[in-house]
Amino acid sequence: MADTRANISGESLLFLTDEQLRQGIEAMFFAYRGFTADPDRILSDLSYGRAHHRAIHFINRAPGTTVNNLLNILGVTKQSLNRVLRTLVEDGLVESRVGQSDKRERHLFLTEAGGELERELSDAQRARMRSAFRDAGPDAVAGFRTVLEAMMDAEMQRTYTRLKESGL
Amino acid sequence: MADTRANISGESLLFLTDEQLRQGIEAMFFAYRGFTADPDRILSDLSYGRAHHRAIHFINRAPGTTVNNLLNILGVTKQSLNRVLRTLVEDGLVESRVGQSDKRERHLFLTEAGGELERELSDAQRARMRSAFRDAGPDAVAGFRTVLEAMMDAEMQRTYTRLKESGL
DNA sequence: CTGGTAATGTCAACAAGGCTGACATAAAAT
DNA sequence: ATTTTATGTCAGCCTTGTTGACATTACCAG
Repeated sequence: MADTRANISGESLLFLTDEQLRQGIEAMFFAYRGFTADPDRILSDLSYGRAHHRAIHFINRAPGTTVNNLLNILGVTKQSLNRVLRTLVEDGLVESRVGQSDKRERHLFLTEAGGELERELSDAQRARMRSAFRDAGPDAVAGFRTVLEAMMDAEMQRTYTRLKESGL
Repeated sequence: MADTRANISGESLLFLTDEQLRQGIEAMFFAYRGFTADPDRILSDLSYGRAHHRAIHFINRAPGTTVNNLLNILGVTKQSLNRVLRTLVEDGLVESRVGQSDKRERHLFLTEAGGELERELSDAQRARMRSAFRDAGPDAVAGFRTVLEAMMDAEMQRTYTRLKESGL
């Protein structure tokens, strides 16, 4: 009853048993901890948190992005983002420039110092990802990405793809 | 310089370029949101949060687990876990039984009502995982799991494996 | 030009869920 | 008999999310 295995047809659908799904769920849980552990360590020395990391990451990723755009990517309220953004601007890690065409918009950029912190954080995170990718091999990496994309909400998938393709 | 591609030798190591690693990082970020979205929706109606979900999940997973064991799995402080556990016991979702051999220990079990909530939550989460697995196919799923395991801290990897093997 | 809408910022209050530190109790282990 | 272990609890702090209200500036349409 709890075992709604989809293996009725006798095909190789063992990977859809509840047990396999549960293992996938737990793998996500434990892996996400590893995924964030290294940047978290760096950030805790700076009285910054994961929210600052996310902002820095995506500003670096899409320099000149507007606040609204960042809001959509991060999926938080403007009040929440603004709190983080304010400290980053005050601390001289992020610069907020008034838009040329639309002067209501603010375009966000990392300063020199912001870029440095970004590098420190992403170096740490990439190192772990690189090690995992290397251990797993190219085919596993392709599968990893395929499953993750399928797990996103449709809207996030579009956002992800847009970001991905802008980076070529 | 930012591009430390490991492709020098001309092998098929394109998957280790900084760009590929960054895509993996962003995929983890967006996918984790999807991963937690469905249970989060259910929980928000009940004035419970993700922390309650995690506790319920692992108590269901390893019925009779001790508080200390759960503490190790979840990686939080006992104060943090206790706050969550107390409400779950008060609300009659979790039962805490004094250990037989060691009476200092408390063994944790889901009550009938706790089991029901667990099913509701994990049904939602499994549905998404199942859909992602089905879309991606068995090979991708194998790769997904391989990469996630490689991304865990060594200790979490042991915990994950122990849980995984106890479920057969 | 004027009224409506959009982009942003800000204040206040609240909640979840992390954390530390200190202390208490009961039971086990030495 | 003393120490250690397992658990619970109190108090306080932090980050980061939320809602709601309100202000400013700029764009846009009639």
